[in-house]
Amino acid sequence: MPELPEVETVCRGLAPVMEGARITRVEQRRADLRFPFPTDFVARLEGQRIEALGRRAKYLLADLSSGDVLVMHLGMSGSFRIAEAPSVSIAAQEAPGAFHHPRSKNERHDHVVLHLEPADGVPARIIYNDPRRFGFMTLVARAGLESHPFFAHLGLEPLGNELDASWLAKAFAGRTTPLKAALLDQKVIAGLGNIYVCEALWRSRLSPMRAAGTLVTKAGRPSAAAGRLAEAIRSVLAEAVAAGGSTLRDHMKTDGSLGYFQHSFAAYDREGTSCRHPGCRGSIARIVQSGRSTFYCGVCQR
DNA sequence: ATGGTACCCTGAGAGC
DNA sequence: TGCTCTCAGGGTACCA
Repeated sequence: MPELPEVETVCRGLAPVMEGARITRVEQRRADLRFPFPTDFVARLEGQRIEALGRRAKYLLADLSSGDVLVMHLGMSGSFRIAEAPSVSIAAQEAPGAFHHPRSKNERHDHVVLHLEPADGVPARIIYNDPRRFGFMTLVARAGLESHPFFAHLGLEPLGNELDASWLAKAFAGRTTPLKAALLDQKVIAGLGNIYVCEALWRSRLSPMRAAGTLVTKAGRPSAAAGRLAEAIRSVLAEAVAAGGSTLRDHMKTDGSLGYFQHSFAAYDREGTSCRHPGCRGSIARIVQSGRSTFYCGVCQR
């Protein structure tokens, strides 16, 4: 599920419920996800007010009144959903220390539940579900967030104002790595994943195998290709955010509704279909780069 | 330094 | 129906 547009969609869905609310109780149902939870995870959350919810790259960040930041990453299969506060009887059944009985198969993967008491409005629960457990949560002091290993080396936010032809050409200068790998590198641009890299390369008619350092003219200026790529990255991400992200397999948004940008894919998961660029007679091929599928048109992407 | 590969984990879908 | 195999949106440790 989660590349930048999906995480942004989740952030926008959670913010109205989480911002300003107090965390009254936390159910942490296992000791680890991708990484172990901090040993004092629950204690540092309970009683805190959530002052703001934001996103950096593919991370969700909840600023707490204590000065901690709750850092959340969805990995491959993580999702949040918003539910009503439990009834009194269920609350009793799920009292601290009580064994949690999953009522459905998917519920086995509800790993964290935040019980929230909003300043005004009705109490709610925020439920984190993650079958593959590649996601994680941790707590980091606000003051040290930028220097934390998760964030110290993160690259540019692609929807900010800096991403343009000259920035891209400079960032990729001298690099022989394929464009596909360079765009997936979170240290350069933060937030792109496999889907949107494929889509951006298709839109800009650039081969995923092309060396990243070739986006310059002989005179050393950013090439037209660099401009197309920067624009393609911005446009595909902006359109995907507007569509509520892409929904593969099951669920997506926090209210259970689905993003619909997957219907706009031109390359990703379209192996064998004809290229949608006007006048192009090619079709979409699938290759493997860095262990992941790349979808592209070998005719018009050069 | 840079670039590939294996791996963490579970579930879905294809093919037999 | 059920088995086996492949693949999946991310990121990191380790190798050449």
